[in-house]
Amino acid sequence: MSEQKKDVLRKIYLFSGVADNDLEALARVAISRDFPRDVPIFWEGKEALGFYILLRGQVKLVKSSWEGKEYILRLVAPGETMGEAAVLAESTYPVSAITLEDCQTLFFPKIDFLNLLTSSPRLARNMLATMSHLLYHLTRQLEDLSLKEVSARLAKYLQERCQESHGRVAAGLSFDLPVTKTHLAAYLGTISETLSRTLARFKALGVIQVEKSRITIEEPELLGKIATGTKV
Amino acid sequence: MSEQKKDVLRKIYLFSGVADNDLEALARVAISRDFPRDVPIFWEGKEALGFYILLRGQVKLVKSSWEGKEYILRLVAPGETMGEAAVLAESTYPVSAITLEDCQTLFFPKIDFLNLLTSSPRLARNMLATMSHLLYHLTRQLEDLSLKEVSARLAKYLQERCQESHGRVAAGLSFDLPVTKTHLAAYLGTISETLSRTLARFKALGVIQVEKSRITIEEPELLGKIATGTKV
DNA sequence: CGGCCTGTTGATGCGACTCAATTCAGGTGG
DNA sequence: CCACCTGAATTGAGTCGCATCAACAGGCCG
Repeated sequence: MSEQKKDVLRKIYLFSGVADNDLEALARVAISRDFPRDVPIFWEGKEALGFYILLRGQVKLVKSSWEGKEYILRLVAPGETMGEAAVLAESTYPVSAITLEDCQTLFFPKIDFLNLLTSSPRLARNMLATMSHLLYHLTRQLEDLSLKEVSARLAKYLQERCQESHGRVAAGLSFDLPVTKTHLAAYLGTISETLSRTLARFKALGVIQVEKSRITIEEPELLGKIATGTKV
Repeated sequence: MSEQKKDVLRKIYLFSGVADNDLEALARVAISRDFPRDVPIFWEGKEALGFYILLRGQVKLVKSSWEGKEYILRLVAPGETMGEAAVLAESTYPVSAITLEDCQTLFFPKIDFLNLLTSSPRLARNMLATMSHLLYHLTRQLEDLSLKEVSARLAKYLQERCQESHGRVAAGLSFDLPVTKTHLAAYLGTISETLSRTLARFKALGVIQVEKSRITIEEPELLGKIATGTKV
């Protein structure tokens, strides 16, 4: 059982290069927790007793306003962590984590993890690197939200998805949106109607093709110009 | 000389509780760097060779668009760090750091610091805590920018400043804005004209008094309502 | 004094959110 | 197999917040 977990942990970025005995210790303290879709794993303001690693499924990290409008800060993919910042800051979760599908996670209790952090410099280094990347990511999101309009944010997002799928952005390449358009809208800091209109405009301009949730790049150059602020 | 630096370091949050010999090592690698006002300490995209601790002065961390419009992510106060994330992520600075006054800093070269990080668990823990707080901060900013309008963001900001100055928000309390209104506008993700109008509206409503850069709270309750989204 | 920066105020236009109606796809049950 | 329901996506019309452009006042300093 614990041996199984160890093999799972080995594949997680956060634990890469961690000494074998530390990995065993991690496996011992990790608790398997599964969730059905559309339920909260934790929520904003809840005391952070530990953090989660997502093994299977998809989770959204959201900030909700009092009237139900929500902004998606991050979509969590398998292998990534949730709630790590709250554990280190010894406080409450700053966001809510809601499952989008059936999910399988590992939970690491705060106390145990902090102890391990002290004993494994490599783990601490990885943790710092992970958080640096999150900072990077959030910084970029802030930039996008504050400086750009929806069309630019969408264009940039499409570029990134294409880059992720094919390693480059070029005419003819296609890929699927990993989430519903409503969720994508929340991630881009807008609403589904506006996203729908913007996609339609891109399509009318011949920049992309849209077939259900499948996007095909038609004019990568124009897409790039829109991403950097050119009005369309 | 190095002994002097050690005393300085002892007062920095990042180094609190760090063992004496580690502190000495830190003092040995730290390099004093001073800057006049209105110059960049580092800029977006520059290779991150280390990070800075601000000892005296004030610095803005900004994201700039290609046309010169800028968004202030953070105002750095003495004792705080700049560029820490880039060092851990082994990459380039994600933002630019511009001095607002004459500044005195300590520079920690990446290599040296990473070595010390491995040898001092306490330092690693502090670093993680620092970055957690930054994540928290950025998360809140994202929430503000995506969910609220300018008046709500300003109201929330005024509450925070009052809380910071007096430990509470109540009628009659006053405080100074720590930066020019133009900078504040950039920090709130808007422009000076809009900030000016919004302040004028608050004043007309009797929520606050404005005298130069001095703010006096008049109706804390209404201010709170505006901060949570009530239209005015 | 004249230039420069910060801040204020007014008029205007555009982007995007709101509200509302409609279509469509998928899933369920009779 | 079809009727029904639900949630997602689309489209239109109307409104509002705020950025833009422009003019101007006040303080500071050479």
